[in-house]
Amino acid sequence: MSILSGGLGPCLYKFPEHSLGGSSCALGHSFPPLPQAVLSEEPALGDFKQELRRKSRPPEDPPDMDSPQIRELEKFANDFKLRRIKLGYTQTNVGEALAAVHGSEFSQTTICRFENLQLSFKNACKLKSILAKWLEEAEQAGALFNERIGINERKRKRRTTISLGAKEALERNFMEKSKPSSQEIVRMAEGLHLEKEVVRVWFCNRRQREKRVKTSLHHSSFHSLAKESPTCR
Amino acid sequence: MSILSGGLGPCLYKFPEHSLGGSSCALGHSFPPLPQAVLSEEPALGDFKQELRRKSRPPEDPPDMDSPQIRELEKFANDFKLRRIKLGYTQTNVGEALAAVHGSEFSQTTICRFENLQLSFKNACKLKSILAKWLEEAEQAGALFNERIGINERKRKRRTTISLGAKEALERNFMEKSKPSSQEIVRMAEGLHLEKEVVRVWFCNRRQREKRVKTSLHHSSFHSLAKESPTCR
DNA sequence: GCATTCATTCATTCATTAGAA
DNA sequence: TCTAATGAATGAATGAATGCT
Repeated sequence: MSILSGGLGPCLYKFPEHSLGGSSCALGHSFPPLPQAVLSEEPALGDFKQELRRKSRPPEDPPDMDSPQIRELEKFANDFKLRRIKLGYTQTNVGEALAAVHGSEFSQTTICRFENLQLSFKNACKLKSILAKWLEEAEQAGALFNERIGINERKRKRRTTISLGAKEALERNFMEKSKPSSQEIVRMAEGLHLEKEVVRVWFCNRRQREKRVKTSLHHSSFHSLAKESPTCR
Repeated sequence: MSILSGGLGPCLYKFPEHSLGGSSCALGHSFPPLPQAVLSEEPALGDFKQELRRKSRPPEDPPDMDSPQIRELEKFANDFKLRRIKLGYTQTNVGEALAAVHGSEFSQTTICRFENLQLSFKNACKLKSILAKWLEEAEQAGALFNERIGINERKRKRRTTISLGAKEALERNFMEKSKPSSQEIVRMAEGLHLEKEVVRVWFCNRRQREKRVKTSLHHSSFHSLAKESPTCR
């Protein structure tokens, strides 16, 4: 273990003193979190509101790729994952626990997306502030505390499985025209023996993905920031 | 089970037997140094799909079966096993030691799967780069070094043992419909006196296996699962 | 000690809902 | 009706427990 591991330092990875927090990121403010004061001010993020404000509703672009804000986000996401694991939380656990600091739960899916930064910039910022708050509290509490809440039943349409062949066809169509008209959708649906709705939704999702990919911060495969402690897991 | 043997070839994958038993020649460090190509990491895994997108090939396909890439993988896997053994590592050892180069450990299971290439192409590539790195360092270090950690207890459900009869029934159902609806699952579960969840998971795993077999780097054999009354039990 | 099966966690795809236009 | 935010369902990656040889 002497090879690489940072050894069993006294502290595996210490928490960046005040690096978290961050005011509730930018726009939105859709959720007035509990005590706003809990978080410390993050200087690095200081002027990024202004940044955003400058383009007061950029129909598409997030702040420049590779801007410090993005870097900050990436760093936080990585850090978050490590610390989450160290605390013994799964993505699901986190999502559930979030109710305490935020008011309502989130799904494993969302936590996963955040960790991998598969979100819009704006969305990521919002989640960051929520997660930062949770992380702080969780680390203070020290241990995993479970909480189970209600259920929720609804009749959801059974998920359609789109065949590989159909996917290819859709993909080809998408390449040619990412936003087909209603009629075109119907035609495709018929040709592929799929419901029209399924096709429509597929295109919606496909567009979303496209956008995400284009503006996505790369998902680097492996963290190289701090040597992860082998202790985890 | 007779999966491998099946009365077929003596060995599924051909190992240069000599090196295993014949310690004599093994001592000579006769293994070629790791080709540099092997060590180099492949491009970010995440972008793999995008790469494929433009191709006319089905988006999911691993590169052509028998492509040089696959060959390369097979070669590495074989080579890896030999060298691992020579170093005196068990699969378990390797998995544990991996923490040093990768950040977290892997299970014996995973190492086993890699050596036998029972993985998706993508997954295999990822592991390959990790293992290559480890191998290099391990061979430099020269000896086995242990590290034990590990904690983290989770309440895991007790593993269910599915009876042979039930397995056969499930298999038959699978042949007919690999993706049963929730209701059908419930029915089967009742009929077989199994938890619904167990049946659901069985199908998940079965589908995974199916896929693996189909895209497996080892197409050489197909087990006679469908065959009734295997010799066991 | 290695291989396979049941089980869990993480990632991606189809689906839904609220809000904008 | 589209986009954006999210989630359930499903697939992929992994592991613990068990089975073999």
